[in-house]
Amino acid sequence: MLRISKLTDYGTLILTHMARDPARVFSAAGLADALGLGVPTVSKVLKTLGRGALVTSQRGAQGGYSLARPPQQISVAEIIDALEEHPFGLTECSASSGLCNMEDGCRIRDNWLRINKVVRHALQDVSVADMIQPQGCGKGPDEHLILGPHAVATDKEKRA
Amino acid sequence: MLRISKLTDYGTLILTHMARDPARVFSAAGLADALGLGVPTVSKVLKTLGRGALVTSQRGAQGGYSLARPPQQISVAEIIDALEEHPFGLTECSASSGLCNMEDGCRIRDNWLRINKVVRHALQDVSVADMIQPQGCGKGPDEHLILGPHAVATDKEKRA
DNA sequence: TTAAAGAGTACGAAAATGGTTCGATATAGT
DNA sequence: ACTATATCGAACCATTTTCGTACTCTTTAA
Repeated sequence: MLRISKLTDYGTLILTHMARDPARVFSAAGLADALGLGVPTVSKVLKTLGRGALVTSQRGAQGGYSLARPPQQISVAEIIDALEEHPFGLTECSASSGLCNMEDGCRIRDNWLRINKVVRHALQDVSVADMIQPQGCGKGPDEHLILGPHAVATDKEKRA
Repeated sequence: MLRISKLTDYGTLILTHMARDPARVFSAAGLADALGLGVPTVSKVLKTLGRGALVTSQRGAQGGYSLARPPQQISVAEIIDALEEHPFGLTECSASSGLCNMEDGCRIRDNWLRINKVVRHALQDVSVADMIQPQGCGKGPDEHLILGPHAVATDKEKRA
């Protein structure tokens, strides 16, 4: 359905929340409480993020999780890579090759690969640090786009 | 999973195949045979595409489906709109509003909306006509796609 | 030694998806 | 008018994926 899973959504929430105090160590329970999520769910997401080297964990009493890198260096694409099951790709044959029933003569595949690149690039250009910055409401160069009434056009150039 | 459904994938296959002979009327059975798909599946996809005004149908003997518009005017984004269930959006709260448990103070939503726009734009910039063009032909839609008028500022500091 | 906190596994419910079937309706050709 | 052809529309079921939770084990600070 062209949608990220809820776990991935939670991952962005968690990382965004942590990015507001990048040096602090957060416990899974504290994050769950702050974000209104279940502790096991948060724990699961954090563990997976740890495998993706986006957070580091400290076990034992007074332990917890903290960001592995400055929030400017954590992109949305990396969160998706860490939390989504399959390799990145909008279609089956563009994520892994050798599965299509027609294979050759399928020029569609090349075009999907190109579309993938563009989408992925868009995701790589947004960092967790960007996500916590309030967006200018309703002004920007891309106002003529399709998506919903709440579409907020913003300039990524406000990052520095 | 950040992936389109197979039905949507079939939709692009079908429309792409039809775009090679834009004026012709195709029967569902003929398309299914040409593409190696089941007839009921193709029929279902075509019916849905008809609801999205991407193809027109002619009932009765010698009937079938034909493209509603020139292939240059049918974008991948429209195919997704027609075949995917939910409104376009990478996250729940960016597709429809009023569902998030935190709602206010959730600046993430604005950023997801922005990401959505970029992704959607990438999808809108690719037409069915583009999909049947072989890749390496010099002025292929590659540059147009990546360096398009609304492309993201691609080069920031490269992380990852 | 004790308690806090992460690690890992496993499970059940729910939802999405993919594919099919059946009957109804419309049209072309005889 | 009759019939073969072909779409239309809705309903149905099996499979897969996803979501959330629970339970147990390991690590480590106080």
